[in-house]
Amino acid sequence: MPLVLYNTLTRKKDVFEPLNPDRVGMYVCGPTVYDRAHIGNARPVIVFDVLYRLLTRLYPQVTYVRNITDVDDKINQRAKDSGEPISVITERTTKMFHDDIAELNAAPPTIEPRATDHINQMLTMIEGLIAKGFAYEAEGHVLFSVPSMKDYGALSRRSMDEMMAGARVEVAPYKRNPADFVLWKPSTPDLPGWDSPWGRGRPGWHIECSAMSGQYLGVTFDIHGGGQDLVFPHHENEIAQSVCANGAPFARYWLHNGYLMVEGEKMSKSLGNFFTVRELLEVAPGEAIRLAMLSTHYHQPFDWTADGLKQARATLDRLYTALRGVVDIPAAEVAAPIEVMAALEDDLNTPLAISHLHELAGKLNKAADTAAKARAKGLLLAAADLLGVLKQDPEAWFRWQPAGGGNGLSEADIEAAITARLDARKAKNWAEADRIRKDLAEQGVVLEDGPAGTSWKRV
RNA sequence: GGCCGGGUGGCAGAGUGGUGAUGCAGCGGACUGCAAAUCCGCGUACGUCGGUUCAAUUCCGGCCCCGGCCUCCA
Repeated sequence: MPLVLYNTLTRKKDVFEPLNPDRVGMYVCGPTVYDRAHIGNARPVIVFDVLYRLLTRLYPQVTYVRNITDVDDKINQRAKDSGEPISVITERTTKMFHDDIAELNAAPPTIEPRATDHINQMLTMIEGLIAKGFAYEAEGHVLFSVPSMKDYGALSRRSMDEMMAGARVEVAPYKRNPADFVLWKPSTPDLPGWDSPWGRGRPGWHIECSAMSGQYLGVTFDIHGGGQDLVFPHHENEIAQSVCANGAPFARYWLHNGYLMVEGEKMSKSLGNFFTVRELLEVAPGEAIRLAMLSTHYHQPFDWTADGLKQARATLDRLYTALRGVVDIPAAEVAAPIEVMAALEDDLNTPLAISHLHELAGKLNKAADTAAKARAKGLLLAAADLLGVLKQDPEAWFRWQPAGGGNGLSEADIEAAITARLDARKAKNWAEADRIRKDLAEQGVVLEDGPAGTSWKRV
């Protein structure tokens, strides 16, 4: 089955044909490091991690570039507010970002370039744009001249007229055209800045992605991803800069994940209804957060709810329960099941892939002999690996507790209670056995009697 | 106002021109000392009004509702 991807550029599902099948390139807009990652940041990280996993199974080499934006006015503001040096803020936030998404089983990208390490490339690009007549200097700024580009607006399907009509912000006086956007702007001494032909300044928002994608993937590359909120203006402007500077096409397939809502409402800081990834990791395992995210197709709006997280956890409980029964049986070395590959190759249909996970777990539960169990286990794990879940030992999964303790029952306490209950059961003292079980249940520990003895899990 | 995405059973959420999504919840059965887990079985659906068609939840159009974006910037 060929890989098809919904391409924002064409507004339909396109068969994916890489420029060079030996080396597929993907660029995804990464975080601006001024604050903890929230669930809105986590969605593209998880979605494109799944795409990356899929691509690595389809092509021999995949170069996945995800940038770190470490120069930005939000960072400057944060530094001004807290009095901390910018580098301290960006370093710390970058580390927290890495720590957070690692718990979501997101693989590191092949290359993670930082904007401040690529100022020279940006300057070169801006100089080229000026030389070709696509950009101009004005009052220490360098602006991209939108009317100079014929196809501007192709990605977001906006016409110049529309944008003029929609303009509701006071236009800076140095702009020749209200739609022109900043490539470079002057910095005051208290702000980060670099020497440039136009004086000391700093880059505009969009130029870094053009510069870094070009350096690591080439001027024309396969896939560019990000959140739907970036289609305009960010990605539109990236295209304008890159196409005009390079005289070549830019990204060929544009993928955008849908918006994020919380309990049915738009997620926003003013409503206060957003969660950081770290906050969620305090109350649920990373895999549950990840699976919850993947339970809605990436292109759809995603509604984050407490119930959704609970359901994702229940799903993983079911899958890990199946695996728990076969811990002693090595998984067969098998390729991911065809139906799971097919689901993901159809524009990353993760909800359908998850439904197949359930079917695979059912088959594992029903497998009669060791060979069948080994094969079913292998298939389930191979399928789950594509989605980046079921990566841990089942016992570890069932013993997960919130950071900072939880119910206070140690594993030794639990084992002791189980032993005591076993004695009661041997003596057919059902009242005592049930009392112990009930007591544990009230403290969040559920017992399950099976042929191989009693197992337990925290809920 | 312009542009875009969406409205599926109690809930979440795929998909399809004519049979089954899947999971959770619910109901019945097997298993169990009783449970839990597991297995077997059951039920409920496609916003609305028209059109196309032998046949529409699926295609087309109107309407209603929901969500988002609309410039370098708070």
